[in-house]
Amino acid sequence: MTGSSRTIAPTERLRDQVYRRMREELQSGVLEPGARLVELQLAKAYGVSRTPVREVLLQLAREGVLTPQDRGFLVPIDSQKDIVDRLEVRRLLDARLARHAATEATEAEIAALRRNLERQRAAHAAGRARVFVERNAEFREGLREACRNALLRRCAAMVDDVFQTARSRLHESAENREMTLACDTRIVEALERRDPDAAEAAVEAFIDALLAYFETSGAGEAG
Amino acid sequence: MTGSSRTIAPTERLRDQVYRRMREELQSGVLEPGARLVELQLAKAYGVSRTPVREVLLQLAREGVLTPQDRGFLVPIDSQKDIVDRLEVRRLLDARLARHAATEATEAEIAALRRNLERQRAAHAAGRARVFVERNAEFREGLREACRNALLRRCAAMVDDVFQTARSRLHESAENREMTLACDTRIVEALERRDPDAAEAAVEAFIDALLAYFETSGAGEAG
DNA sequence: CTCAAGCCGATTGTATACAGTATGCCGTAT
DNA sequence: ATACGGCATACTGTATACAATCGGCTTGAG
Repeated sequence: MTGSSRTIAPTERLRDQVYRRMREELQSGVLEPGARLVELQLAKAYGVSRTPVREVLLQLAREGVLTPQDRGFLVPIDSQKDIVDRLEVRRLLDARLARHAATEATEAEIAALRRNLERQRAAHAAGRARVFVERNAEFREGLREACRNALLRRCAAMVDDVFQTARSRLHESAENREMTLACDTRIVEALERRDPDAAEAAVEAFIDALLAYFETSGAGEAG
Repeated sequence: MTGSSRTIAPTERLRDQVYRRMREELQSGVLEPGARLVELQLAKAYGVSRTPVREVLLQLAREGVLTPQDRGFLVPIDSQKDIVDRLEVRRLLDARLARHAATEATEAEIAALRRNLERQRAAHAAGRARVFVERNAEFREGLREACRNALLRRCAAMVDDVFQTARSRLHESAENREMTLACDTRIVEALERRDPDAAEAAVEAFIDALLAYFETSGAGEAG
């Protein structure tokens, strides 16, 4: 093996590029809820063949980000119930994840989370909502990686994925960014104290706050 | 729409046929843990082209049933920790699932579960381990469908999938089939009483029994 | 004998070709 | 005017062709 990560750069697979791009477009709303997705259309739009597009569509459908239609796929229109349902699962999984992280994370991982938290804070202070969302996603990913239960990680990642669009909308508001930041701070502090109960409690309190938010402000994709 | 389910039979997609077959072969051990899977090999073996095989391999990898290797995929060798980790997630998700089912299932769904339970019992009485495993899978699927939280259903299905091989081994023993049967009976009874606490407790007790079993009998795939 | 350069085979990634199937439109007949 | 039949169209599903990459092996030189 070569000392550094890679010699030059084996050109990222088109599949992965298409995946990232579609995720971005789903998140940003370029691909609107209700939109019908057709392999050839996307392929032309992205300047690739059907093959990588097809693979990505199948994957996204599998992840629950797209809904299979008789022919092709649909960008789903999330109801408020969908969002509340997802939060219920997040509450289960993320709480357990945080508990694991509190006992299993390495010092380096916790330090990285702390650094990331500061970057989140900076993005928020600068009013860069998009950047904040990006940093927040990284933070959550870092938290997952600090958990040694592979299946739990995987499930949490899946849940995170389907929640991403809602999260994006949520964080358009400075007030909500503030709330997320406070929660993430509590989590990191709990990890630093190696206190699983506190970590779990922090997550649960956060999700409860989200539930309250989404239940009151009929914040469904349709509304 | 035509009255019955389908007019004739639009020939099941090769992709789906290959998927089922691979799942069976993974479960039965034809594809052994540690085996390296190569698109062209499988395609030739199944008499199809690389395309459907490729799609199935990607899907199985996403599901965590296969492990991506530098080039190609590996049938993972489950350690005991893997199994315990999975049971931890099952305990979280299945318990919640049962709770939902207790309040949300229709009478028809509960009746179907009851019927399925009897079929499980019959298979067990007849000593048909393979059939028992099959019926048990159907039972679990029915339980999932009785839950109205789509994401929870999806996560539970994923967890179920990766646990399938272990479940297959587990149920080779009549004693373990007995245990599963007792648990499933408790669950159905809880549903019939519309008692979410009892349903949740039944699941948790079952998983705890499984944990005890797998922890004592170093029942890892390797061992 | 050892080490390096280069070739070869294996295998994936991507593009494209081909077939089958559903769908909607149009023309015609009643 | 409406209903029926057939054709054109728009897709997906599958197969195959082609490119790129990686690893191992061979061969040649020091």
